[in-house]
Amino acid sequence: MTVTLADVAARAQVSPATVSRVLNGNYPVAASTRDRVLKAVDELDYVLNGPASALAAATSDLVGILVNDIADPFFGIMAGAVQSEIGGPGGRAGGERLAVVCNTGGTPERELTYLTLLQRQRAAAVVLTGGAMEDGAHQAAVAAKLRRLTEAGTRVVLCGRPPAPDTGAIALTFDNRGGGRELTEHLIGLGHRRLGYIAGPQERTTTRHRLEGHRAALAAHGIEEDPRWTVHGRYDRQAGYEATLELLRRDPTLTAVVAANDTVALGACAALRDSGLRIPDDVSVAGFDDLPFSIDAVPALTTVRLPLAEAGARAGRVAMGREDAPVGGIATVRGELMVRGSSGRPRG
Amino acid sequence: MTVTLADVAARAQVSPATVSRVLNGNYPVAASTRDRVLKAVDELDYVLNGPASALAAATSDLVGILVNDIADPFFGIMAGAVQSEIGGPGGRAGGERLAVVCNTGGTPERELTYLTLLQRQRAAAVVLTGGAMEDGAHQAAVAAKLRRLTEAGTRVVLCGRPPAPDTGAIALTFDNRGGGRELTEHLIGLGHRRLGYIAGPQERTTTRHRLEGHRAALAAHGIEEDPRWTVHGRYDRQAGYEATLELLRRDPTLTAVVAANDTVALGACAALRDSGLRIPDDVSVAGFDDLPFSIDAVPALTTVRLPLAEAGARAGRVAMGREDAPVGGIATVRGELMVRGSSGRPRG
DNA sequence: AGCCGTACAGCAAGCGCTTTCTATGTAGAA
DNA sequence: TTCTACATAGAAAGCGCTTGCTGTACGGCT
Repeated sequence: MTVTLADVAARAQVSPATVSRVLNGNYPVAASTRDRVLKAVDELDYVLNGPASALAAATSDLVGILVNDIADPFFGIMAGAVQSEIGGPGGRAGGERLAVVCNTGGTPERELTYLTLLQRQRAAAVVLTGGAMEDGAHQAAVAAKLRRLTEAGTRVVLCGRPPAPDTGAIALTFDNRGGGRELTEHLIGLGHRRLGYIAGPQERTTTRHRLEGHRAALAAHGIEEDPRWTVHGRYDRQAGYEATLELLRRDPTLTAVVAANDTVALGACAALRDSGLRIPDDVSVAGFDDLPFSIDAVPALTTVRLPLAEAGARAGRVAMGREDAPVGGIATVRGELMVRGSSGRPRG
Repeated sequence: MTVTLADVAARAQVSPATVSRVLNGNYPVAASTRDRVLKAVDELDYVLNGPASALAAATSDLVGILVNDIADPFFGIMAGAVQSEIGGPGGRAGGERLAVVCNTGGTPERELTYLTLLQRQRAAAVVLTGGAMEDGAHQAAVAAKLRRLTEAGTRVVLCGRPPAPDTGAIALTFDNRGGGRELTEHLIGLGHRRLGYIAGPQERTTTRHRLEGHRAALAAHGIEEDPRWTVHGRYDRQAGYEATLELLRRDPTLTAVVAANDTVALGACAALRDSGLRIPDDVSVAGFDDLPFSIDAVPALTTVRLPLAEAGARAGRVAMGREDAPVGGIATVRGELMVRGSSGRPRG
């Protein structure tokens, strides 16, 4: 069958304990012995049995990264950054860690399932990215799970997600509210008074915070919002397309459309174009996130840049204990307004 | 400390063996006993110890998905599809599997590292996506690793990657060559004779195959290729931008630019625009993959659609043993030419 | 010469689970 | 009633590794 530690030990003429110590490098071993062991390992093509090792040592080298939608670059960029900080030779000598990303699809059940699976694997750390669902029962269940994880010694980091109080989780939160507000204020500053808003799915913190920022800006400038100006939809292109048509139907006099994110904004642009409207001459468009493709839209998208890669990298380092957690366990990551061609003065 | 099987057994007044059997559901247990056990599990918030279980049963519920760049939707879409077929209640009753995606960053070392890590975890299956590096030594090393994995009972599936002979791996290969040829033939059919080509990184099967298809098309139509017409670069926007400028510098009379993929094509479009050239009036542009954003480019990108989600889903099912492997262990997945606004007749 | 400290190496006891084999109780068959 | 068969439950032997503790040998010290 497969080669075991004992086989290597036999071949190197040492005890299994010695082989283990050579492999882990955490105990003095004479150079000559080490060489003999490594030679045997090599010759037998020995690969450590992960489960056995994890069981005996009561630790694991698994690190989980939860994302809502792996096909969305928003998450891909963060996940990649987290992983790059974790994969390499990190904390302990030769401590290769298996950084794995899990796709929840944005559903509460899958999120909980993955959390349990990671708990079952005794993961060394878990990073949760992106907004959280706001379903009360689910939130409580996740919080309980996170607490259980941190209690068991798993480091939990939230990246781009609101803090989870009393769970021991460290949060790097995006300032979605502030970004949303800044964006809408930019539009208002250009002279817009009738602004459509394409919000993300209901019951999501990201959706709510961005919308709140938008409304705060309107309120601050004495603009009364028409309830018809807000439409909810998924975070994808098609939703943006359809929502824009709906918005146009409800109020053809809108001069700007603010989208929940860049992908949605792209759909909005397409709908506007297909409706014979020019951007930004007839209608201005704004997105959120500043994903790589946003600058290639024509005209280039006005949006709020979120430092996804930086935040992900930092989350990764914190998860590995390579960087101190922010004071209070909470840090707010701000976005930066990127004014580009898709926004301009309203017509007339 | 943490709750163990024995704790549950004690509370339910049964033996650990019985608890294990209830949890695995693979042995008859009286209904009343089962209820008692389940109740105890619930009350104690017991979570199975994955490593211990994997060790004792000599199996694992881990499935690995290797991708070159997780921030690239090309891989994200495939990975998501694979995962969706794996995550759910799959093969065995209650058989929750942990589908994890590993980001190799396109480097041979990380690919090998992850493969070893997965081997160490005794993964149930491994799916490798995207093109392979063509470094000889590395290829041999990967092949050896794959063989070792399949021999150990791990199912190995290649998705969008050329077959690996004699490794026991099942391959769902993209017809990059055919797609590349069809695309260039479309351009030739429009009247183009001077075509620039922005190839991907050297030493990658995807890069090579697409380029070969392109050249085959040229050859078939008696067009002699100027070596200056080909530039290599990374699979990202910036590389496309720079390569296009380089191409224009080398030969300003080019009437079309074929890019290695859509992302690169977007960069090409930007470079063309910044150079004051219109698409497709002055220069036609073509991409590859048909990623979601490609239809939103202005003008919309002519490209070859690869059924990423379908291929990924199929790979997932094959990996789970839920679908039979193709005959011979190799299936070719074809692309479909999508003619859109970015390609037109050459000027003059 | 006698002692002690140091540097290695091995023994053996688990880690928490699965699973084979065995034991027990009960129901139906003879 | 006695025997056999079946349905459950338990005992216990590992799965392959880690690690605390126990040697053993050797060099330097007094």
